[in-house]
Amino acid sequence: MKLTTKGRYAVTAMMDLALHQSDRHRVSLKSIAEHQEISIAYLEQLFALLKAKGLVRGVRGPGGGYQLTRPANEISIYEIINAVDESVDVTRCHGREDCQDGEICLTHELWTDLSSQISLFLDQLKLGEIIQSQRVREVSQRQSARCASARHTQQVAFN
Amino acid sequence: MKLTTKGRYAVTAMMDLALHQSDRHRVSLKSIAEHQEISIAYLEQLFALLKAKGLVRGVRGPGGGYQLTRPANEISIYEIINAVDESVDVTRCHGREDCQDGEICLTHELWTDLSSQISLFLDQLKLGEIIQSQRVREVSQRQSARCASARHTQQVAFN
DNA sequence: ATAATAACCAACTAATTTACTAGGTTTATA
DNA sequence: TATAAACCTAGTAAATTAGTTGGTTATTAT
Repeated sequence: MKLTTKGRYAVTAMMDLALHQSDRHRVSLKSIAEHQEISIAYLEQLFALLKAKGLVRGVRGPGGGYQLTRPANEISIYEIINAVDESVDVTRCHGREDCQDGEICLTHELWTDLSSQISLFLDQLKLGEIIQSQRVREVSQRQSARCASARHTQQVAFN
Repeated sequence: MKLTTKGRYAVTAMMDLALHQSDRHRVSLKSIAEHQEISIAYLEQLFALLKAKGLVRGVRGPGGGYQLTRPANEISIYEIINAVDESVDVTRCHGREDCQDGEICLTHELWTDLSSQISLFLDQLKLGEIIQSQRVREVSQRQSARCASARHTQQVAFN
């Protein structure tokens, strides 16, 4: 388990996706980039990883974009963070349990314990839960309004 | 909140300290380095931070070393990790709440929420609790034995 | 058909962080 | 007085982060 800004970007992008998608509507990286002020190219890297883990589905061409493969309630924060922070070998032992003179080290023992506790916690925390928060919804609406006005008149039907 | 290998090193070192200290006996960075296979110089950097946050006390000179300033039961994993991963500005907003057009961003809202939940969890998890684990104690004893034998005959009284 | 849109892909890069090294000074003990 | 240890400063190689650049492919609307 690792918890860095990279994971935060991924979770934020996934929140944006969950907030803006619908059956008909896919969400483009461009719109996420505008809302969240993350570069498209960086989002592309993150979504390649998220897609590889089966969390999102990409649709090409105009009107294309990304969609969650599962309901937001069934996607945990743990899954998202783990998809992008894939350095699973958080111990120097690289998963081996014989790192220290052929036996397990204290680091290993402690960190796997601690790690599994945090993982469990984050696994119970679902994307769907988080976007329920009233404050999150308020911020999201303001972001949409801001981007819509920046885009001026055209395509009112888009949001 | 950030969770990286640096924090793991700090927690591991603090565990080692908690396991080996006593009223009379301080623990030198040298012995932690031997047990945990972390370089002394790196430990020095970590302990400078831990000391700055008042988690440990250093005693100079022969027979010197470090001690916890509080009982292990009263030191949380959160405190340790936060002492060394001091990049508090986990959001790009640097603590400001007006990062996006003078208003709070979604990243900020989400991450502070999530962050505070993880922090709360890690704050309830105490150093004392973790070293109670039977497996941790077993590993620790083996480490002591290994280092004692490596040191050959001299100073048997030392461990 | 063709233009536009958006995913997808590869390679490079600056800045930061991590983990460590080197070479000291200072303080307390035996 | 020698030694052990904390304490301090500066440097550094490797890894990671957060991009940029410059494409290609697939799909849709005109």
